Amino acid sequence: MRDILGIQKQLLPDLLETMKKRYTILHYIRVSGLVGRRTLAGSLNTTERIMRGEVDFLKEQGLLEVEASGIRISETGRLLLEQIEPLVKDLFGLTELQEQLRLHYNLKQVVVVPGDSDVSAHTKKELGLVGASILRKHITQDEVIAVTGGSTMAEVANHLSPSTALKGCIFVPARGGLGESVELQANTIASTMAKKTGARYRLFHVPDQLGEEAYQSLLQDGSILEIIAFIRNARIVIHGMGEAMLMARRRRVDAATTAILQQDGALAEAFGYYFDRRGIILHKMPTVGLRIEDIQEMDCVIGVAGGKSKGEAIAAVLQFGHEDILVTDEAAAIEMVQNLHLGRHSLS
Amino acid sequence: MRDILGIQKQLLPDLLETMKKRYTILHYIRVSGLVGRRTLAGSLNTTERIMRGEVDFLKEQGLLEVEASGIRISETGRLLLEQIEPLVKDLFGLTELQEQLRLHYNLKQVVVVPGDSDVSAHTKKELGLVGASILRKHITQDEVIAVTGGSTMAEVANHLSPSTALKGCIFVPARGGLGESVELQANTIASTMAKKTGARYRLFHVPDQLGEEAYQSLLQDGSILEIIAFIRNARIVIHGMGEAMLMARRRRVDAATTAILQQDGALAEAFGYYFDRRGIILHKMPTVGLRIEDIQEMDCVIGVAGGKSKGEAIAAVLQFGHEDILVTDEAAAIEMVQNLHLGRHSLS
DNA sequence: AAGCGATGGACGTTAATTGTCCCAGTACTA
DNA sequence: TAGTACTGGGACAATTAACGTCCATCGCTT
Repeated sequence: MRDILGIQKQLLPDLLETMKKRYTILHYIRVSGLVGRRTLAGSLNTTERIMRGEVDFLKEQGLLEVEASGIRISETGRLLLEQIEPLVKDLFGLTELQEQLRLHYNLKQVVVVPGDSDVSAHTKKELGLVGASILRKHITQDEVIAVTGGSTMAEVANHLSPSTALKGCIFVPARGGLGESVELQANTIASTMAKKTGARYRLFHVPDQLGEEAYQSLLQDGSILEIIAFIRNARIVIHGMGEAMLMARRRRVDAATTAILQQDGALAEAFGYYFDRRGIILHKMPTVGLRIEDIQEMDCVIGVAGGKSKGEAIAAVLQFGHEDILVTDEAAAIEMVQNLHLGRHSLS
Repeated sequence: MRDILGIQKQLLPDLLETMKKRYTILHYIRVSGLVGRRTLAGSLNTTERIMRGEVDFLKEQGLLEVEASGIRISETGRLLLEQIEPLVKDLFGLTELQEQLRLHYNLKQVVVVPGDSDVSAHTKKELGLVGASILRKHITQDEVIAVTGGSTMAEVANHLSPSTALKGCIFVPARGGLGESVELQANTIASTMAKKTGARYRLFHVPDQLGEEAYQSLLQDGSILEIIAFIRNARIVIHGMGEAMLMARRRRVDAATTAILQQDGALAEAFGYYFDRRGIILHKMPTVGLRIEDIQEMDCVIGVAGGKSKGEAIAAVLQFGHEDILVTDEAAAIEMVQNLHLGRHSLS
């Protein structure tokens, strides 16, 4: 039932919006009993004329009865409302989550897809699909797009498709090697994205574990300098997020650092930085690339991550406060919103 | 799955139409492989500009890849197409039936609702719903609407709702008493419709079995003459259809007539007339009201009937050739289309 | 190399949507 | 019973979106 809507949304993006609008009107009229057009328009804060169009439509469909004394719901309309109620409740649950997260973390946009990436691979795919579509929408011209690694980003890459608008873009890894397995490395993701879209890409060839001297000498290298310049020019970055300790283990962070992270309460990891619950950076992976100050100046920071287990981590990264757009799934969103409420309680 | 589509059909029929359009385009492109915009427009008979809008949209959604050499479907698009196929088939298998019937019988409009009225009462309700909505759409001003009896028409009456546009109308029974039970008599239906819509009505008080002299004297009666005049003025008639022998039995037609009907191959009954397979009238019930020549002059003859068992009967009435609009269900439509094909075979 | 068919841009025209009043009713109240 | 505060529907200008049409440029094939 839900997936039908997901499918339709691709062909009719404003389907849900229209459905919601008409449902709301119908619902309001049922509750009100007999109500006037202008009153309706006022209550649902839209204009009289638009409300008139909708009412005309709903009347035409036989869902409303409109008399000189006002508008009331018809028997058919009442029946429809009963049938559609569970569906709408389900749907608006998601939009409600979106709004709550958007407002609380002051984001430009939040998209919550139904399901739990921890449980269903399909949900993760949808995360990728939505992530790809959002990325596509925010690319305005030839520009540099910084990406990170991870399985979610790999999924985003999978769902990109060629487009002339993207032809002039350049995908670059946000930071150097972070010890991921090859297929989940930022390098791989960037090249996949470029291949899928027909764009170009640059790779970061940086050894995983880097000593200080090596680091400094690397910064003298021409090709490294060039790609760093690219990254600094990026207007868009799209990245995954993960649980701190899980990522540390996966990236074979040394025992000492891991212990410190654990001790300091590291919760989340994103583009090579580790965050605690308050969104404060505890540690950065020893590699080159995107810096914190670069992120702050980005026009468009897109975070994509889902799964109930990642809820807290995502919240921590959002707390950091430099995200613009979040793409997540229902399970993670619910987790985040619950913690958000708990937080309020503990403060009061 | 089906009910969600049913809901959407009521709440956003316009969006479903665009969904179909976009699906058709996507489908066509998948089949064609690489195809040009103008070729597309020609094949799907729309204009180049409109096709361009749609292609732009689908490209934006990442469902198409458009290059200088033409348009092809993307991986995402192919996936979507697979997912949406059953849904569309469900939705438009019916439209295909509609089109076949409409073209073969040269009708203005055919609506096929999903299901089988023989099996499900819900399907019959939907038949009524659609019938009512079509009736509503075809009423332009204050006018006379002739109706017949039967359970389907009762359902239509149930789903009518008040409307100022209908206030000035007058519902009249198409023909006098036809021996139906009270709640299914045309008289009852006409009065129900009038009450539901806030319109007026006239009744036909005619004894069931009528001798010739009685018939003649009845034609002198003032009130009878008045209502007959009304009927002759009707621009719209909405009627049910039934199986001939079933109707004869239900209406207690005398044994001799029944035998003749059976012998002559009576298949269908509508507004008191009995038809054979070729749509030729075999017999008319001895009562007053709507005549064949009246039907021929009507602007809008709406037939409503469904159920697999009625398929043949409906086909016979359509063969008669004076219907404008048909509302039926999936089971009956399939039955009719199959017979239609059989007919072709036997001719070749 | 030339020709055909492709997309994408440009722009005037047309159609639809929308904002805004007003009018003729209806229901409720004083 | 008279008045008031609503109601839907009609009308119309203004704005906006959609559409038709033409042309430039690009890519592939012959």
